[in-house]
Amino acid sequence: MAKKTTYHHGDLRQALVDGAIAMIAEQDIGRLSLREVARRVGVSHAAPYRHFQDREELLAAVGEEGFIGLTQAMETGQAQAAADPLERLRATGVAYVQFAVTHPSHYRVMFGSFGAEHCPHPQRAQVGWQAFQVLLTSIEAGQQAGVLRTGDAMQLAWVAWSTVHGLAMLLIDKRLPVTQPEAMTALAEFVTQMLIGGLAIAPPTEP
Amino acid sequence: MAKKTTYHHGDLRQALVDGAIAMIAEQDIGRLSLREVARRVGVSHAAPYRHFQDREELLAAVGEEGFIGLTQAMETGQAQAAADPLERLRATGVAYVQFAVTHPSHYRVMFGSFGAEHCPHPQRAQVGWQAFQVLLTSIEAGQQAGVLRTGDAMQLAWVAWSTVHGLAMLLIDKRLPVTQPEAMTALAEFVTQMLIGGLAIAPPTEP
DNA sequence: GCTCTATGTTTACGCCGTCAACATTTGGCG
DNA sequence: CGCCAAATGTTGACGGCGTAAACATAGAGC
Repeated sequence: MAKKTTYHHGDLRQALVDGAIAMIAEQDIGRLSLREVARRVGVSHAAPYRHFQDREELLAAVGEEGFIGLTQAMETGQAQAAADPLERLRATGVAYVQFAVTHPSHYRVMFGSFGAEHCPHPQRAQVGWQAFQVLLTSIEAGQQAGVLRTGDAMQLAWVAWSTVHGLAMLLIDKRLPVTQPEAMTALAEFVTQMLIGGLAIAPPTEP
Repeated sequence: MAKKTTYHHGDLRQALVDGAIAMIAEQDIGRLSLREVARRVGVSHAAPYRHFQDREELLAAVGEEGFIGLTQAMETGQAQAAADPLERLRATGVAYVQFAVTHPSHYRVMFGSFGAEHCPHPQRAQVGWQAFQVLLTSIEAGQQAGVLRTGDAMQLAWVAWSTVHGLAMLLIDKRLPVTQPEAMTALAEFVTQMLIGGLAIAPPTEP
């Protein structure tokens, strides 16, 4: 129900988003252009403006789908892990980094076009929040199991997010001399392990 | 020796870099334009091409100066801390995040225009490496003092870098509901503390 | 079957990065 | 000093971009 060769397209909005995602998946695009996406979809360069207010709004939609994928990746990774809360948290973090390095351009778009909360794209803010909540829930589970330190779970989740986001960014931007996928995963395992060490319940030694 | 109103400028290259830095410091520029920098410096729009091969190369020079400032900020923060290795590491991390949130656009340029190692800007790679080495040295000091876990110091430094870089990025991009500078610093303190907890020597409890 | 509205197209504007051709200044060499 | 070549800056042009306005067409509801 979308393949008309006629004047009207059917669902141009989704086609544009899909086209943009395909383009950034194919090669590492620094700055993908609205006109190029329109060309790929086979539509005039101004057509996107019937569905998106501006370039930013298309990118926001692309980022939105990215956050959905990230959420799924984390949930899948979690589901494949053992029941141990720390083990699940580890799997979540590794899955996060793996998603980022597998879809580098998409991940950049998700975190590019800055301003998540206050900017006028509440839809993306919501799916972004859902992704964050996977992390948050993992941490709360660890707290309830008594293996993670008590305190504001949100703040602990910010620590975890900072760690995996930072590693993902450094890997994506080729800031670390690590290029092999297996080496990246191994590094993600290591970093996540250190993270969990910091979030875990403090040793009984008190100064 | 640079204030000629004549044809030749004196040191246009540095003037362009300084102008670009001033522009991104004044307001949050998403994408600063070469022509705008040239206009600000009072030179024709093609003049920069006598000093930079392309836009990327100017941005690389801007990022280079940023890394120098970041290195200084970390060293200053370190110098103001106590002699305790963990305390110095904490101060280094906090100074890192503080530099980023104080110069958000500059920090974005430093890590934008991707590809640090293989891309043809070896000069920036070097100053970037110097900044990283401040972190690395702090960690090695902690290892020698016996308060940080043994192992490849480089890998531990990658963990630290990931953490502070991730937090800096999330704060800069307004991904966290933290806007007050004091609250940002407090969060940086907290995150750095968790990081150190993970990097510190493991408790004697062994499973 | 006709009209209204949603959806695409065409055209146009200004900004951008970049290049080539030209102009000026400066430093070295007779 | 005088001249020339290299360094440095300017002008003009090209194509691509984001965006907006005017125009065209298709499909839905009467």
